[in-house]
Amino acid sequence: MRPWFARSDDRRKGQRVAATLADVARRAGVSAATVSRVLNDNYPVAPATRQRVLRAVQELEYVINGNARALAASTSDLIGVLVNDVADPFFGLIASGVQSETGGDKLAVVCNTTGAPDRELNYLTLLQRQRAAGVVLSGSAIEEPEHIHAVTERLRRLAAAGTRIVLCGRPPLPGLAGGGDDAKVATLAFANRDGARELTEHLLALGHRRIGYVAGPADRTTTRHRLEGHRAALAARGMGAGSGRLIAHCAYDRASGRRATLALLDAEPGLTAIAAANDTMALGVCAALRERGLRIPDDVSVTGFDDLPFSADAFPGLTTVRLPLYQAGALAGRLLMGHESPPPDGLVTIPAEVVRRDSTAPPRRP
Amino acid sequence: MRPWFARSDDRRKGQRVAATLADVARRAGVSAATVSRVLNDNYPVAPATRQRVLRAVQELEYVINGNARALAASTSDLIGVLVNDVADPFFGLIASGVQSETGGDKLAVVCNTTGAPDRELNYLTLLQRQRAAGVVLSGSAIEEPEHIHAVTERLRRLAAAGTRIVLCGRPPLPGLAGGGDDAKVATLAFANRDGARELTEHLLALGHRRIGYVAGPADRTTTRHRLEGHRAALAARGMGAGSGRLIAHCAYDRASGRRATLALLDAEPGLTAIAAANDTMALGVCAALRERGLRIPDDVSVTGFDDLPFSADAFPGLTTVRLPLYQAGALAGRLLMGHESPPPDGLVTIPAEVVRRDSTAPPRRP
DNA sequence: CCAGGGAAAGAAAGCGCTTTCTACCCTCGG
DNA sequence: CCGAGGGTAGAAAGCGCTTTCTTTCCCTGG
Repeated sequence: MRPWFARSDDRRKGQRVAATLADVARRAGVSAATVSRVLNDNYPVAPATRQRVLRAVQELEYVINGNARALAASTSDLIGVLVNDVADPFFGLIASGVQSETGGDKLAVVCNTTGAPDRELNYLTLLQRQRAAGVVLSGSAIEEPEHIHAVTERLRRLAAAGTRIVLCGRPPLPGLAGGGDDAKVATLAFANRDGARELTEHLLALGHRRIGYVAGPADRTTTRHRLEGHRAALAARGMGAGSGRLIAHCAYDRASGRRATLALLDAEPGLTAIAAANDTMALGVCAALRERGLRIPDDVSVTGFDDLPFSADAFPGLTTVRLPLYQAGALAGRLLMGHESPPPDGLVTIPAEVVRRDSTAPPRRP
Repeated sequence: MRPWFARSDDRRKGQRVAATLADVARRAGVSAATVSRVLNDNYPVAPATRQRVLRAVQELEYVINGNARALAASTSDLIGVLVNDVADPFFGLIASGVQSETGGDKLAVVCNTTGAPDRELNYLTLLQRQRAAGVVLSGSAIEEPEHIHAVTERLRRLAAAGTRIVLCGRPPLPGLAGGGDDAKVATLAFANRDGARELTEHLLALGHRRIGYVAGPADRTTTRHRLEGHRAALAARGMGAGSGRLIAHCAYDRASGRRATLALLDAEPGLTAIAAANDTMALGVCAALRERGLRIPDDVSVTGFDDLPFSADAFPGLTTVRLPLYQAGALAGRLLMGHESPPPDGLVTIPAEVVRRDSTAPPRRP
């Protein structure tokens, strides 16, 4: 079956399809070197010559071959952005932020890892193949020594080859120093612990004492940090970290949040508040509560995390923690472009801020 | 000021940083040709030799240079995905769908055009530079003959160079035929007109007669099609296309939807329903209604379009039209990869389906 | 025992650029 | 009037691969 598109073979056989530098040079009556210099504007060229070259470029509709250029100059126009899934607004916002700062010159390659370690490594290899100019790694890391080691090694090699690296919303990688003369990797850390702590403090201040927590997958750093913040707030009040029965781990999605909430409710019917580890799960929490005939916040208060755009329009408006994701992505982009420098230790903390809406209220007196 | 990352100059001066094919060949005691053959598995190589080569690859941590390869073989691992903004779930879903089908071999370059014609053209040039294997254009097109012509020309050249092209949620480009032997471009068209018509029919069936419409920017095809569907439904009932005062054009975002609604309400206080041209605007519509103390759907019914994930959790659950965006993206991906063929005319219609939730109800009897 | 043939490997010519090094011309100052 | 030197342009050597064309070698059949 003949494919519906032109095969590359078709092209190779036939006459040249795109003009080359040499074609332009010939037409302009100059050498290839001169054309290259006009195009890159990195060497003096007489105005008249320049004009002739530019005209030839126009006439031949010449478009430079990026691969040849990258090969000869050992540079690259590619920036890799590793995310769990672009369709998730959390990552979409980061990716969009990166784009906003790199879009003019560079092409952003967005890679959906689905959070899988092997896909992550695989994409890093593909990016290394293309000799990417930079890579942004987002998405919470799996806390598995083996995988962390593998990623560290891959990044070390990328960095050695000149690829700039920014970790966005990930813990710093020990061994890949941040600052000093051999600085390689910048890290943007979200204030997950602080944000979670303040959020739970808010709940405690309202008077809640039996608070359920719907956490993310147990093996992720982000999960752990947010949970630690939650526990810290409880501990500060002298409350035990909460019996394990108040905490349910599950995937970072809505359906899982719903299921986890139903389980939590069965185990602890007396809950007056449930904190979810992110906004998406929080929607599932709300759905589950409604199914059980519980009103929000009258019967049970709910909180999320991230403050994704939809959270303000959810019902009720979700009390959550705002993370400036777009701005973080933009910062990552600027760092990659060299438009900005990270502090000596390479570590930037992205602040988190509690946003109070209508999903939290004091508990009803029993 | 010395940049925080290793400069590419640093690299060029110093000793070679990455192993090359020749290094591998030397170490394995074979010729470069043989290494290439092992790596590409496109020519018989004796098992023993193969083993030696693979070992050398391991030992040297060799990673092929994608640019050199692309240059020599005139192939490419890049797929371009043009979207207005990845942070918008509408486009995020499409991009994610494309990725799902291309991710293994290809790298998806996501380009945020913000809907601006010049950025669109600029990105097409950048992709042409990289000799991209394929391009997906999404995002509603500006209906400006000049721009359409410019895009058509750019695409024609891309196609001529072997780049496969899929238009996703855009009108077909006259002149870039879809099928037959010289097929170049496949088009995935969303059933915007039908979806909008059915949605308005739903409103009419409920008994609404004074229906406001918050449309997108007037110069977009998508805007026009959805509006046409709306009007067609009205016309079928013998209702005038609605006085212009029932229709407000604005940007496809929440804030604009809110403002437009306030204006509509001022002009026509008797509205019993408002249809928004997409879900995001619909959220703005809801916000505006609430500000005015109107209840949804008791006082005014509201509809959206697209059925983005958040629509089910909005308050009240949004009646809207579902567009299988992820699936459309995936189809685009399969088309690009040659895993699937478009019909002879190159045109695939992606069906739309009304989803009834809680934001629509019969109007109160006045 | 030798011609013939197939399998496996190598040599080498590019692919389309960048960049160093060299060549040239023209203008000055002595 | 001549040599120095600044300003332009060109020649050519790669960059790291792929692929065609040869060559080599060994096995088979007559």
